[in-house]
Amino acid sequence: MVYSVDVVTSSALSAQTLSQLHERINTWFLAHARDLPWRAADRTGWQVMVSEFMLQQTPVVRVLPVFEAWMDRWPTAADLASVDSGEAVRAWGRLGYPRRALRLHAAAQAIVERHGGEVPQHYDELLALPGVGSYTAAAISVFAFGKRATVIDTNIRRVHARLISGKALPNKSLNAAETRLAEELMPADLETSVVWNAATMELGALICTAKSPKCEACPVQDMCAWVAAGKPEADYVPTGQSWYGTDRQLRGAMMAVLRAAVAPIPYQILKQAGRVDIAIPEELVPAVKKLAALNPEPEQIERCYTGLLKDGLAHEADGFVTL
DNA sequence: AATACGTGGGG
DNA sequence: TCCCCAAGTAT
Repeated sequence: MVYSVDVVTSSALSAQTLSQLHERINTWFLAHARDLPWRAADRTGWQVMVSEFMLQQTPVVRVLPVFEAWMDRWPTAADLASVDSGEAVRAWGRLGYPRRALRLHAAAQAIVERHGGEVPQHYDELLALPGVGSYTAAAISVFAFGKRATVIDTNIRRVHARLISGKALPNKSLNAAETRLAEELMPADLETSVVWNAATMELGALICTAKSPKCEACPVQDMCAWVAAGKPEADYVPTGQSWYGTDRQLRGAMMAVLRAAVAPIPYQILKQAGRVDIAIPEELVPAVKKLAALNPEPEQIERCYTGLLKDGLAHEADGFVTL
């Protein structure tokens, strides 16, 4: 642990304003927080970890059912670690970004090997796990174990951008200034800081949303720099995620075929993007039709197919492919 | 720093 | 209907 000799440097906010922010947002959270399974009083580190992986870029409502099924099947890290990664990818279903399932599986194995099967509590240990970045490491240590860490996700960044910086949106990427601001806003008191992390994130998710924020319901509207400035537009236009015709779309269609399969399938089905003369197993027909409809170029098919193998999302043996 | 990486619900 | 994007990570 490195102890900085820096004293908390001059902030644009007075100590009084800061504590008022903490008080208002934390109080709002206690009254309005969603009742989510990974927030239950008896939650485990593993539950929090699984939820954080699933919530990376995926909305809560879609995570809920998959999370419940996942925990029923693999209530501990050791349970997941004991099965093949393909089982994890299949159970991941349509949450998207299936490599997260692979990384969660690898993280579970690392937890068994390095931490005796118990999800580690400290930021650095968590950060060393596959699929765990700065956000997830902080989130698990705070939400599961009540540690003091600065959680910075897209919701929190947006709340800070508006409330403190008076901007509609945070920077395109997390920078030193944003990180520094987030740390300055952190309550010194441990208990308060734990709630603050969750509360600020929840405020961003429910009230201070990206589009159509519900300012009339915001507990700190009268303290918001963005509101005070007349809610100016963002100084940049977020670049949309292209989709049609991309490798991601094709990979997704290939993965859908593999998930639908109940047994290894002839690799031609994927390598010819569904345009095959051989018989297609009944359960694969809908997914194969969607794949064929993309009508991809041979070069793209090859790139995506080998990419899935390379990523470990698909496995080929004796002319057959499986998860 | 910019880009790749899935998916489906809501406006 | 079509576009946007939701608790990020790895390279």
